[in-house]
Amino acid sequence: MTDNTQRPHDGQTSAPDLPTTYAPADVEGPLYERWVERGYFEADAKSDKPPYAVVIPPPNVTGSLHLGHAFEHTLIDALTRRKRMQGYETLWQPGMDHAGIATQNVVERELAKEGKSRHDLGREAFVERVWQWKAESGGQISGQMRRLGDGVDWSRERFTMDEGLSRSVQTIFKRLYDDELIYRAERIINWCPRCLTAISDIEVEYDEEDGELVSMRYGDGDDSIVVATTRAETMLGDTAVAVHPDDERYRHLVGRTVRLPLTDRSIPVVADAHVDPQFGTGAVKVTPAHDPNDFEIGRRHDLPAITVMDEHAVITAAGPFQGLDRLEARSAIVAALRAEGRIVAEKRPYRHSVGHCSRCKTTIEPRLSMQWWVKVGPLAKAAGDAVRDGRVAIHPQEMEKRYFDWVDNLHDWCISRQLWWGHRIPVWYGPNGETVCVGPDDEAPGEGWTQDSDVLDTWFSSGLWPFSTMGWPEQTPALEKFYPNAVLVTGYDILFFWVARMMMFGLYAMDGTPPFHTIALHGMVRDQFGKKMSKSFGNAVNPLDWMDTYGSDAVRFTLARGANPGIDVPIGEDWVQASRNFANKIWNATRFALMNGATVEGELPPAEQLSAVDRWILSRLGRTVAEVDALYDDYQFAKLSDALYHFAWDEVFDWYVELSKTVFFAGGEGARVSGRVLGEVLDTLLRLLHPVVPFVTETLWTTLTGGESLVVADWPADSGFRDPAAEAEIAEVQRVVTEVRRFRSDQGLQPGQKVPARLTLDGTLLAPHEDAIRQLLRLQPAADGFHATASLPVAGVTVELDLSGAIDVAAERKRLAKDLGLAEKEKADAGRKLGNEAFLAKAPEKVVAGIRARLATAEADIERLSAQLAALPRA
RNA sequence: GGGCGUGUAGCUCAGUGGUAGAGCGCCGCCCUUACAAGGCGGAUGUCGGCGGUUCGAAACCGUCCACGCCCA
Repeated sequence: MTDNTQRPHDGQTSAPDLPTTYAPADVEGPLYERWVERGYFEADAKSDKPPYAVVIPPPNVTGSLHLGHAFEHTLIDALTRRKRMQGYETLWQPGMDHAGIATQNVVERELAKEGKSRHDLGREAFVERVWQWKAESGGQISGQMRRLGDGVDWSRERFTMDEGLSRSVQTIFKRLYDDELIYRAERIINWCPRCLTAISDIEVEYDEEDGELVSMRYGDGDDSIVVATTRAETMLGDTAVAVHPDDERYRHLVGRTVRLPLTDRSIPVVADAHVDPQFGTGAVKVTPAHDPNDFEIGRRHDLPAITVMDEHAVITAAGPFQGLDRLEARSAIVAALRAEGRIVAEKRPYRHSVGHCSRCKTTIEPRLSMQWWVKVGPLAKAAGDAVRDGRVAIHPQEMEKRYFDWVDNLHDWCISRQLWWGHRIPVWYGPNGETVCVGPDDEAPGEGWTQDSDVLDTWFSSGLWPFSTMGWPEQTPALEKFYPNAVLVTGYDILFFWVARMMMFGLYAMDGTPPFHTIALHGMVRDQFGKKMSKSFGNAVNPLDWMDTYGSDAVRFTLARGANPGIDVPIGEDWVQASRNFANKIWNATRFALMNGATVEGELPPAEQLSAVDRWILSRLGRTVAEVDALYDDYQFAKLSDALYHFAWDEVFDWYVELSKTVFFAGGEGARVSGRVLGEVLDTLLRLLHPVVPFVTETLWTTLTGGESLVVADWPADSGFRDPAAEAEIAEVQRVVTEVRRFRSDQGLQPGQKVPARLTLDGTLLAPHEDAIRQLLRLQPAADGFHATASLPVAGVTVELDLSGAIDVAAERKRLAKDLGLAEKEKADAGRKLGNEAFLAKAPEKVVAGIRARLATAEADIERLSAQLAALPRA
């Protein structure tokens, strides 16, 4: 691809084999294939290199890639790609969890279309069917991760239901059981009447809902008492009324019984200190089988627990309400009580918090039930201590508080699920009431024994992920090499889900060694207005659509650039487009470089052979490498992305390339040297950018350097080269150029219009840059007949321009007046400070000197601007 | 109800005591031979309110207001 309009010049070596715009769709797929084929992402447990291991927070086998994944994966990929380039043996472990409830739901819905239920198939056939579904439709996310460019070791891909991981699950279950950290007990659990299983506390989402608060009278005459409830239907299971022991209003009733309406039962009035006398009437109905607080009251007072609903939340209590759904029963019971004149007050709507199943949004029904539990006390204590004593760092540190609040107040964890898809609880019951927990190498008991029918919570296996994927409980080379992992990157919303579980299990299983050294928490992806993305709100975005349109790099860069630690990330299509533009800018800058002899061949010439422009950009490059390194080590993705964006665009492309054009176009030794410098700068810049935008950088870098791949290239080291003098010199050049550009713009000159000018730069820092300054400003030499119609004193020099005619005096006066105003304000501000004795006495010398310099500059500006104004012809 | 957090340009966000910043958007000029997915120039803020500490506060303290999140 050549550009025929390109004017040949001495410095040009060859036209690059690159089109004028970057087309991500053409390169991304093949590049990724090549990386995988060459095995770049495979981790060698026998390597001598230091390890750097990261587990993917396992996505759900039913899921597909959403922006949250894209965000998280971009960060992990950036971290691991940099570490790989730094020479670490890098393992990014991929895989998925089996998502018990979600997957079972998916397959049950499929069956329903065929008019069948799982019970029609039976347990074994159903599980077989789920495996079949997984083989055909599960794990879409794996393919989508390839699109994103994730550098994971596919040869190690794992699934929580795999044989090896199942062995890990059974092993740890047995250990915990033998250590009496797993037990079976009948308690109130969160029951989903739609999924027909228990779920854990954190799988319940609480939302404000409009309900009703009904006050109803129990008992008759003097022995009556009014209770308020949002759940009238549970009254069929009431076994007491509770009041506060100090409540004078009800003291006479404590120890007596009241008749429970609609039933033939009488129930006691008990005194319990947990009752809030301020709430409602100060008397509460007690339903131990259908409310967790009531269950506790029931235990304290030895009350019976009467279950009045079945697993579908349908009333089972004999009588007129039997067979009604809980909501139907609620209105029917209120109506019946009203007919008896027992309704004292009704508040409707009554706004209150209601728990829902996080999977299907069905209202949770607290239910008394026999379940398996993990006694979390000692495990959670260890998990908290590991962070408290610094063995595990949480980043950003402010999030530690959330973590402690949670692990230090953890309730026992309900781990049994009434599902078929999952790890079956390895406990068998004998014909004579015996119970045996079977380890992975034990024989299952024979005739007459039955296995517990429940399966384990999916997170019971996800919690093992950081080491089960490495082969635990076997002492494998992988475990030896890569455990503990370096970092877990995940959202702060997940901290309580399996992060804490990974910590508990890791510390327990691996003799006190935590599963990772650092927990790096990121925020949630939001839309461009900072609103939560949701399908129902209609603002959810499919990242694959954006990747199709703008390229994966654009999506990745946008996400990385928004990634402030622990802070939510807004993303909008405009921003993705801007990132695509950035990728294209890098593309074209490299294209220019290739057309002008940029090279990485040979040694970089020593500083004394370099121009100030070359020394300036190399100095800035060194600073940028150091800055980016420090930011990476601090998980500051937004800041490092921004630093690279600005260095690349504002410094390399807008100034270095532009200032060097006269050198390149002149050819010769100067062009050769600058070509080598530009090659060096781009080589380093592309390496620095690669972890965040792997595709475009790989394409350009291999073209520029002829190297094999950036994936396995060395991460740049800070050269240590700094040249403050060159930096100051180029800053002066930038001042002059910017000032004259502004003048030109104010005067309405077209950007391309050539203007004769006289530059008086002798003896100043600017003298060596005259050619470049003239090139950037389109200034022609002052020929015979030159007549300066405008004279601009700037940066200690004077630029005289011949605009061949009257200048726009009004525009110029306006600008000068504005600048004069600013300078006068500056002088006043600085003067005020310097006139303040307290300031002079107490402020650091450095600050005072700074203010003095500002005052001097302001005064010089005022003098110059006043003179210019005075010299202007009268309008 | 308890806890945590946030309020900075039109939008989304940086900025932890010393001249208020970025991206996007906006206005003007320009297809200047790498790039119009571009170039150049420009406008825009009582840093939520009030009070305090300090020579100096967007930042630290108090208080009020608004919003968000987590837990109960």
